[in-house]
Amino acid sequence: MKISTRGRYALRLMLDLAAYHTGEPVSLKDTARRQQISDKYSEQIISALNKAGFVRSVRGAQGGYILAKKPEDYTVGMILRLTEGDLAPVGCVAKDAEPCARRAGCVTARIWEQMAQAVNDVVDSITLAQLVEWQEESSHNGREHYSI
Amino acid sequence: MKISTRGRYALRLMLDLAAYHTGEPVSLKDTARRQQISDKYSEQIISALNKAGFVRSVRGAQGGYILAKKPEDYTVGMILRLTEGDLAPVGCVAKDAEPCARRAGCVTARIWEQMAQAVNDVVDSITLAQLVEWQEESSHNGREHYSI
DNA sequence: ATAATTCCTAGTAAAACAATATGAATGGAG
DNA sequence: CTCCATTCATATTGTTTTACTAGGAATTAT
Repeated sequence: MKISTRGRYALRLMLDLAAYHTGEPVSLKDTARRQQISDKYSEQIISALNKAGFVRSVRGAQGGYILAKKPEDYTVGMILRLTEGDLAPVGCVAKDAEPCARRAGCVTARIWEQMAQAVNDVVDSITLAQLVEWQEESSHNGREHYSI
Repeated sequence: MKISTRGRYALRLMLDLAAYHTGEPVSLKDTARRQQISDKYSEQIISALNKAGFVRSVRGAQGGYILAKKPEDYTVGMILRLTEGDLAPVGCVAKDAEPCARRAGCVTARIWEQMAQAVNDVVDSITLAQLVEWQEESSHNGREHYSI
């Protein structure tokens, strides 16, 4: 029941891009260093975000990445589902699941459905803009502004 | 973000013991066959449930396992946390987590806390008795009474 | 031209997962 | 007292996933 580094890092990369959202591309090297994620691993992750159209890339020197949309247009759920896959706790209640023969009489499936619903409700209720706001609040309180 | 077979099987084994809760021990072989789980794997899992005192074992011929308490005394959460560990989506917000240096300014931790809360709320609100009831309802509707 | 950057594919060590395998210990039935 | 169904304990195995690292090609501002 854990979220892997892939999903957590994707969220932090996106959060960093949101926090440094000036209109100019931000180099992945900078983002990765700020978030303390390895350059190469970051590349892999941002590549998925890029292919999904979540970020726009600018190649060549002085290039980097920019959020394709405004921070408030990204929910945590969008980012986690992209990088982690469906957040349902078992495959058979995932959105793209092939129908299971025993599904009709399966009582445990009800649990998994409720869990999936609860998780999705949480992650879909939080946007990048919200996270940036929280971060600014906590940095005004004199703490550093880093994430897990 | 998946629950492993270990946790799912543990739940089904407990559910089976709850459904066949007569006072007599039920042999694991029977339970495992009904739940379509391998004998040997079932042994490993029930061993953990036994050590935790969730079931009582009766050794020797005609032996088996019995729920230590009534079905309504077990929540799904108790069973899943025992077999899967803390259900928090990241280690640092788990109950037994060692404190993280960056925790104070970490905004993503808020997400993980909310997720953990949401998941625990769901699994702690459902008991084995409830599952048995659901199972009986659905079997009365002419379907088979199996779980995932 | 150079250097900084993104892009692409492959490889790899370690851990987790999902079991199997083997056999000892126990205790009821005959 | 013997047989055998059962629990108990530990070790082993094959597969998949995770979390990276490596190497280099393509692109572009300076």
